Amino acid sequence: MKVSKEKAAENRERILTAAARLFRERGLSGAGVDALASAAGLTHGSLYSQFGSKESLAAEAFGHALAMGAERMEEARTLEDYTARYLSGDHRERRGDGCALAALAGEMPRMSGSIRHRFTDAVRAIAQRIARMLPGRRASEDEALFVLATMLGALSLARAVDDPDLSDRILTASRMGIAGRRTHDDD
Amino acid sequence: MKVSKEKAAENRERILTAAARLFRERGLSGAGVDALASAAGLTHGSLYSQFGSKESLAAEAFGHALAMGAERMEEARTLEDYTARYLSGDHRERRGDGCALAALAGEMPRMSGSIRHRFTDAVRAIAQRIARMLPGRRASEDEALFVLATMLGALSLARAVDDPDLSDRILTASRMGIAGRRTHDDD
DNA sequence: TGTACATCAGTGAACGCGCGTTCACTGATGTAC
DNA sequence: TGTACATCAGTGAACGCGCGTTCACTGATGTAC
Repeated sequence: MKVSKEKAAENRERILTAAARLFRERGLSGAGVDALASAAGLTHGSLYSQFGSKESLAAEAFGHALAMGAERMEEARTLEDYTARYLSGDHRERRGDGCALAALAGEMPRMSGSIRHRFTDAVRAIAQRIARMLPGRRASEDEALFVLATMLGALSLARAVDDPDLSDRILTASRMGIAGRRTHDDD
Repeated sequence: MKVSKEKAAENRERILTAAARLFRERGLSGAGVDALASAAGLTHGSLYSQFGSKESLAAEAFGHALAMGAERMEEARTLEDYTARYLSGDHRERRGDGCALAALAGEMPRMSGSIRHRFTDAVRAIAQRIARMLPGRRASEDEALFVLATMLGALSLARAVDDPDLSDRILTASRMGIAGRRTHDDD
């Protein structure tokens, strides 16, 4: 049956939020349309009314997840604060509402179109966000890419291994590695 | 029909090699048993004769891929050589026979049992391999984990973005970041 | 304001398809005599 | 060395199941008069 415009908009938002979580937990190909719809308390048909296909829902949900992540990290003022949040046990544990880049990077080589483009734009945006926190004037964008690569790799590895001690060591060692890097200004 | 012991062993090896490639290209859940079998020139039934289930084939193929990767990297004598090979455009392009850790890390949080255990052991082994190339005496194992996190994150990101220039910058910046890190010995 | 009707978000059955796995069968291999 | 037979790697049909998508339908909403 038809539903009010407000209710429909609210349903759309609920689908996006649930999908952003489920895609990060199970992967883009691992989350099925029935699971996505019922996680939002609806049936799969409503998903097609709202988004047309699983792929375009995935693209929008991915953007949703990235925006929520950026918002959460907004308050970090220093690189140390930023990496401490990103490379924390809490972030490692909460895959469903953590960094969408780390959760979905592995699937990107097999993706194309707007999902992969959103991923690429997010990498640039986050690198610029990090670059603003770096001391050096020269080459800080490239240095930010290095810092981002370390953060994403450390989080992925920490989530992948089945030994909690090793996982902790990966996070801590990577935080220290980033903090102790030699910048261009040292020369 | 029955087949000679040598032929059966050769078939097993051919399945493992094809599976090691296909799993890295399509992911553990993305590569289906029919595709795996026909990539080796056989039917899916032979795969069950040899391995019993997709999961145990995946575990063995993963080990196969890791062993081949370790062998290939054996000749690297310095960390610079090691990272230059790992963070090269060639490695980025050849997902099917590149680092199995980078190709499959994203799926590991949803895996369990022997596959995840093999992954964890491989992380430890590669970290020790890297530690042996580091100059410092103290804390070099933790530093090796940081270097490994950076390498894996940079390769994953470089493969994920759809902009070749950005991809190159990620690889180069991460190589430079690793080369220019401040070790404990600097203090 | 009240009535008639068009709209359209959401439902649920049905579609073709590929998934992982099972199993009866084949027939060359390898063994026992 | 030659014969009879058990073994078992590999084949291909079939299984139940979940996938993404389509579509006729429902009925409250929102609009036109």
